[in-house]
Amino acid sequence: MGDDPHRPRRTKKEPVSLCLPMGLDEADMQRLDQIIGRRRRIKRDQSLYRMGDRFDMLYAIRLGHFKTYQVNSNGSQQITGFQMAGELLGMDAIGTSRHQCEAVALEDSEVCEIPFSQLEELFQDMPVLLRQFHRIMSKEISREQGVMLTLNSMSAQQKLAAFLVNLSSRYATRGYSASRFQLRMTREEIGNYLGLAVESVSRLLSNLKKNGVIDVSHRDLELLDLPTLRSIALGADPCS
Amino acid sequence: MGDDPHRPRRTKKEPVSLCLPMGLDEADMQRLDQIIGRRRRIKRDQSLYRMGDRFDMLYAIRLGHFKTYQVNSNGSQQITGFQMAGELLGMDAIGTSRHQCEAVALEDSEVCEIPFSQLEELFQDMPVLLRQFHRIMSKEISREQGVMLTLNSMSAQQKLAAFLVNLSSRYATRGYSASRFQLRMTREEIGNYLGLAVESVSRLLSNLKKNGVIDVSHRDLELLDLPTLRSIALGADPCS
DNA sequence: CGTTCACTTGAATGGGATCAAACTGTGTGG
DNA sequence: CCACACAGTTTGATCCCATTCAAGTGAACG
Repeated sequence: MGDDPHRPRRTKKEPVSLCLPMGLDEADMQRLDQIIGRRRRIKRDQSLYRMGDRFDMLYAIRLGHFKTYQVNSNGSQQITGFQMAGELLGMDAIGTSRHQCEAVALEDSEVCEIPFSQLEELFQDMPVLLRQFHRIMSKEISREQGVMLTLNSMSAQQKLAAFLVNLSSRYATRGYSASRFQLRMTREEIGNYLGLAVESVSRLLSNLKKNGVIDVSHRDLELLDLPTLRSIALGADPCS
Repeated sequence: MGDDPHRPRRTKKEPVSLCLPMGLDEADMQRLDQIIGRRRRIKRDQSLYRMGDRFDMLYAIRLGHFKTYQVNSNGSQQITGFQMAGELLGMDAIGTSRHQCEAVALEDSEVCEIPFSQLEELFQDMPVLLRQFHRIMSKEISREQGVMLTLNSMSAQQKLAAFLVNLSSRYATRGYSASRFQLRMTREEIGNYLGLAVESVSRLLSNLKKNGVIDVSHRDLELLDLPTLRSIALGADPCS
């Protein structure tokens, strides 16, 4: 699969998270930068926060990947999402002041702490920042609705295709290759997230590979035919 | 099933939607009231907004019930949620300035229009209102994550039980009976939402009734054994 | 070099979908 | 008033996809 496809294409300097400061002028940008707290390194399998932890920080992922999951009353855990560099972590906790899920690093990662109370103070002076923040939260809502809800009524193949397409487009918007990346999570984690058995995930990946839609070897993934993958996600062409 | 269980127990006057003005003082309350636009009546099966419509209003449901759904590229529609009086509608659109889904009244209903730009102006002066708004959006995120994502890996029986428990608790927080209410949606709509066939929904309801967990006749529903229903939702006791 | 963890592949089972048919309440028009 | 149409619902029989159980492969690491 060749050299690392994970180097961003973008060269522009980014003082903070990809999305939050969009549309801010220099002065505002600096004010935002000032409240961005210390960087924190999270080693693989360490948790950034746990369920029930008091909420006072949002986290901008600088480097690496995370998963978030809830633990049901019966003890089983349900992965609620995978987050990548450039995304914001912790918004689910704003409602209750307590974290609703646990965030664990899938690899050695790095985040910036954003004290939420200070962010709220900035909102009072910087409508543009507030608007951008609302935009992000709103997108989070439709992401769940759009991607996740429809999973419910999808076949296993559709689910997996939709998952890959979703990853692809998120990498793309962050300046990485849309067609070539590493899966940072295990097959089991994918299965847990999508509501599939590990074996099904494995079988489906093999099948897509056999049909020339993707190439996959361990965690290395290449989307050979994104249009077809998209159409599979939409329910067409079971691809034999 | 006797007389209407849908009269709220609460007697306190509520100038606007249940949740938004929580914690505001009288003066702020009045300012909020002033931007609440005209009431709009939506007859059954009419849509409040359609996919792609420009977003400039949030809607507080005063009366009635709605469903929201997306139309997939393949033409099929996927119900993304059911909303009841006291809930806020339209937040998914903030991110893109376009509505991501269509909202249709399940019965003759009434909403208040809340011009979002004016709400944003209020945010600048009223941190408490802003905080409350963030709380609602955040809850919306965890609702999706919590309820919907876990649906994915649930059995049909669990899904339906979880759905009923969810409705129950939402009615409860809004002052209605937690154990007795009408289903405002068809079996087909429930099935669409949960990713089940109509026949399955019907069968499962019959089964729960046979086992004395619920009583159901047409749209009239009574939850006879809420604890058991909860435990079914969590994956215990398949109830024969 | 052997243990371990993640993954793959095969065969059998079962839950929910699908197909088919009957039933119910509601509204409509004669 | 009844006859009819119709949409929503229920119930039964069959089928199929995804899970489960089981076994095996392969890379990573001490």
